[in-house]
Amino acid sequence: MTKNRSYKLLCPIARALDRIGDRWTLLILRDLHAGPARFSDLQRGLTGIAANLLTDRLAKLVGDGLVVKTEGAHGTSVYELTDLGEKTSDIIFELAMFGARFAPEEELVTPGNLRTVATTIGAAAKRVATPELNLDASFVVDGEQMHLSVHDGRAKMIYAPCPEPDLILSTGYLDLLAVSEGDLTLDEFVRGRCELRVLTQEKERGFVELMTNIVALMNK
Amino acid sequence: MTKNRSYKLLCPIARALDRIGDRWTLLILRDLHAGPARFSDLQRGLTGIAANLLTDRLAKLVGDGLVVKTEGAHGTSVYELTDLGEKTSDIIFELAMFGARFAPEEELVTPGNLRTVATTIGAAAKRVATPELNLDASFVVDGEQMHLSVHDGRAKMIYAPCPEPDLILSTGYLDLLAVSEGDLTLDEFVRGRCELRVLTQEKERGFVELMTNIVALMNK
DNA sequence: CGGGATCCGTTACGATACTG
DNA sequence: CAGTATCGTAACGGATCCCG
Repeated sequence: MTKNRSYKLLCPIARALDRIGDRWTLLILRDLHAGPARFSDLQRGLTGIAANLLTDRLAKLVGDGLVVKTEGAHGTSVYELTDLGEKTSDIIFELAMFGARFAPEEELVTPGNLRTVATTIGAAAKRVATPELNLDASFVVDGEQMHLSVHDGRAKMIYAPCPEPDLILSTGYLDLLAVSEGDLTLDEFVRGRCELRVLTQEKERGFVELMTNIVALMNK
Repeated sequence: MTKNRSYKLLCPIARALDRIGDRWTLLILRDLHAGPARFSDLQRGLTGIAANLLTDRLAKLVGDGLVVKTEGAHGTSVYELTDLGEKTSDIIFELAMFGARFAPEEELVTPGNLRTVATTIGAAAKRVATPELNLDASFVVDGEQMHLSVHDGRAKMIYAPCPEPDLILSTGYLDLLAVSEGDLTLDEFVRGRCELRVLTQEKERGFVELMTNIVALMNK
């Protein structure tokens, strides 16, 4: 494990960066915000990260108490955010908001999984969720399933199938990314770029309202 | 100038990190949020940064449009945030909020200037400023002056003297940092850790309210 | 003296190969 | 599947030097 190159400055920002400022670390957290993941899940999502770096970063995150490593089903190891690690949600959301200001350049690679979209939308949903709203929606993106749950004013978007969805929204990765970055209005998205199936009628109104607020927040 | 090690991922967070994710970059932005600065101002604030790294980072920030380099008074060069660069304020604020959760460790160095506190408090003030509030306050911290201005719902804290203050608050670096990190309540701070001189009577109420909201936000 | 540029030893990164 | 080991390359950090 590589040595910790700390800033050693008496400043809260430097202290934060000492924990999460290393290369790849924030992207690992990004993926973990979409739910627990195995080593290989992370390696696939972070196209190109070297195995030893992923090992290093995870060890440091575990050491700092942002991540826990647990035993999965068949002796597999699973990494998961701690409560402290969850607190990075707002940082990641602000980074996504800022990054959305820049157009993609150069040869861009589609991530190996869709955790990035789940995290971006999930973080926005956290901010606009109201206590009155209760629903579970299934997002089917290029065939992969994500689960948006909103209950008691708390929202999250997990990269896993939704057992009992109230709504099912099917769309493509690029379109969802465009909406989540504010490059596509919700209107444009709804007419033609996605398909919405409502299973629980009374949930539709709240869902549309939530999506509207998410898009509005993104374009702020 | 060192090559740009881009993530090349189709994800807004990765795009943000491609601009501001390098070591030192966010700390440079932190200092610039406290107002324009010369090369040596930055070098002093970022205790220990190598000159070539500061040169590199500034060049990249200028290239990406987050910073402009202008000619100062006597042929000196001055670095300043662009409108785009100002947009990093929320990221930096969230980092400060997160970093405040960790206690200082190891041999910690007091930064060479007080831009870090100015930025932290200024970013918080931006979020709690209301349109009705109009005031200019001088913060005198260990003898150095900062200027908190709140007008038309927009606040900022600049590391420079305040020409016509409505209030003057004198305190020490460690105490102000403690308040800004939520380690000290406003009550404790006001009774004994600072001295407030009110020059414009009708501004006092609004100022106290502002400070209360800032501290509340920090402890959220 | 401010504002860097250049040089050089050290450390981290990144790719590939390999192992339990 | 979940890493470890190795190794060339790139970035960092400290110092020194340069120029107006």
